[in-house]
Amino acid sequence: MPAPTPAPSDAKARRRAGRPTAAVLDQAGITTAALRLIGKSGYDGLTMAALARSLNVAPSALYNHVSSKHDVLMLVEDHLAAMVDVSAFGREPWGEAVRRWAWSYREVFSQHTPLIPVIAVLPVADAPKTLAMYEAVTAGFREAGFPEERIISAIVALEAFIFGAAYDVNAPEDIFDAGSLAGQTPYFTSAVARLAEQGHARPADVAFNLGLEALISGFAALIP
Amino acid sequence: MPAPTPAPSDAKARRRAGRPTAAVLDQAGITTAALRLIGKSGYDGLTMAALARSLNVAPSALYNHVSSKHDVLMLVEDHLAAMVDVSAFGREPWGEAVRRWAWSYREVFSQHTPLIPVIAVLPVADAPKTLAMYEAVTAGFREAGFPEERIISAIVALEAFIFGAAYDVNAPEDIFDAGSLAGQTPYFTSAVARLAEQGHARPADVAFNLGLEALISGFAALIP
DNA sequence: GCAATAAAATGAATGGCATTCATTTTATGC
DNA sequence: GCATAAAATGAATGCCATTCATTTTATTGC
Repeated sequence: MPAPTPAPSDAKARRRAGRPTAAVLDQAGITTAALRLIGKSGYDGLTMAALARSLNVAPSALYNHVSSKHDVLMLVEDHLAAMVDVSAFGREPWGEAVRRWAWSYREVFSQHTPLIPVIAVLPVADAPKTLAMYEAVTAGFREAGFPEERIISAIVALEAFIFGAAYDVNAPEDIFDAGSLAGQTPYFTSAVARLAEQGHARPADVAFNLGLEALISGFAALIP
Repeated sequence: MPAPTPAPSDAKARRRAGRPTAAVLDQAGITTAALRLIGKSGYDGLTMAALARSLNVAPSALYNHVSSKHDVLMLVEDHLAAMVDVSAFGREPWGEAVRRWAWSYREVFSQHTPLIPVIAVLPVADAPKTLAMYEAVTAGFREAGFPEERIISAIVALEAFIFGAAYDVNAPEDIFDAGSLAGQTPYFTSAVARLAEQGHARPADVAFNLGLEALISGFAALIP
C-alpha cells in the first residue's frame, strides 16, 4: 500500500515525531467509508467525490492518504480478505478445510466482483491481510502433507476457480436462455433444460460444488 | 446484441425495404476496428473517441450501430469466442478435447481480461458465436456419455477456472514476493521458494495445468 | 430525373469522472 | 507564541461516454 506520508495511519509514530495528529481522515476510515458506500450504492456509486462527501471532506483531501482510487480498491480488497474464513485449517481434515475456505472466499468476493481484476494481479506485498490468508492456507496444506513445491500452484488454481465462480453468482437468471437461437443449438438447449428439471439449488452453487469437489479430489491424490 | 435499427448490419434486408445502403460503418467494421485498436493501445486505449477516429468518423456516428460502449465489448467478446478452438471435440477423446479447448480458451482471453467481467454474466442469446462454442462443447460432452443433467454445470465450472486463470497469465513476476512481510509468513515464503526452485515453466501455466488436470479427472469419473 | 424518405453522419453540448495544485487551515513540539 | 509540516480546501484540468438537433447521403417510387 503506497504511503503518501511516512506513516500516515500510525498516530503514535506521528506524535513521536512531533507531527500533527489531526486525523479527520486515515486509511482505516477511508476503507470503512468505502465499504459502507459500496454497500449502499454499489461499485458504480464508489466515486472519489462520493467517498469524500460521505466523510464530510473535499475530494482532494483523500489524496493525502491514498495515491489513487486503485489504492482505495486495494484497501477494500485487503479488508475483505480478512473476512475469509480460514479457521478450518488445522482443525478440520484438509479436504473439509479447503471446502470451507473456498465457499467462504467465493461468498465474500461474489459481492465484490469489481475487485477481482484488482486482487488477481495484486502483489501480495501490497496486501498484508491477504498475505496472512495465504499463510494460513499454506500452513494447512503443509500440515496435511501436501508436497511443498506444489502448494502455491494448487492455491493459485483454487483461487482462479473461486474468482471465476464469484462472477457466476451474479449472472442473470436467463443467462442460458438461447432465445431465438435455440433452434441452432439443440444439444446446449437440451442440456440447459435437463439442468433446470433437476435443480432447486442455484445453478451457480451446483457448478461451484461440482468443480470444487473435483479439485479437492484431484489435489488430495497428490498427498502421499 | 441490441440493434438500434431494424436490421442495421444486414444490407440485403435494408435494400429489400428500400432503405439506404451507405454503410461506411457497420457492426463488423466496428468490431474489427475495436480489435485493431485494442491490439495497438490496449483496453485503456479503447475509447469511443479513439474508435471513431480510427474509422474516420465522428464519435456520435458509432451510436447509430451500437447502443453503448458495452455493446462494443460484447461484439468483441463474441468475435473472440469464435477463435477458441473446439475442433478437438468429436475427433479426440473427451479428456484431450477438453484440455485443448481449455488451453485455447485461456490463451485467447488472457489477452482480453477486461472482457471477462462482461462475458461471465452475458446472456448467451446476446452472443451467437459464444453460444455456438457452447453447443460444440456440449455436443462433445454428450457424445462422450457425460450425464446430460450435469453438462452445463461442468462447463460452467471449467469456464470459471479458465477465466480466473486468464488473469494469472498477466500477473507481475513479483506477485508472490512478500517483501518486508516475509518474516511473518514463513510457510508461504518457503512454498514460494520451492516453486521457484522447481520451475522453468511460467508459474501461471503450472497452476493452470494442475487445476485443469484435476478437473478433467474429476469430471471423467462422472462418465459411466 | 425528381421528390420523398429515412438511415447515417455531424458537431456541439452535457454531466461525470479521477486527479493536480496553489493556497489556507490546523495541530503539534519547541 | 513561533515554526513546522501534515491535512484540508476549492478551483481547475483533461478525459470520458453519451445525447441531440441538424445536415448529409443514398435509396425508392414515381
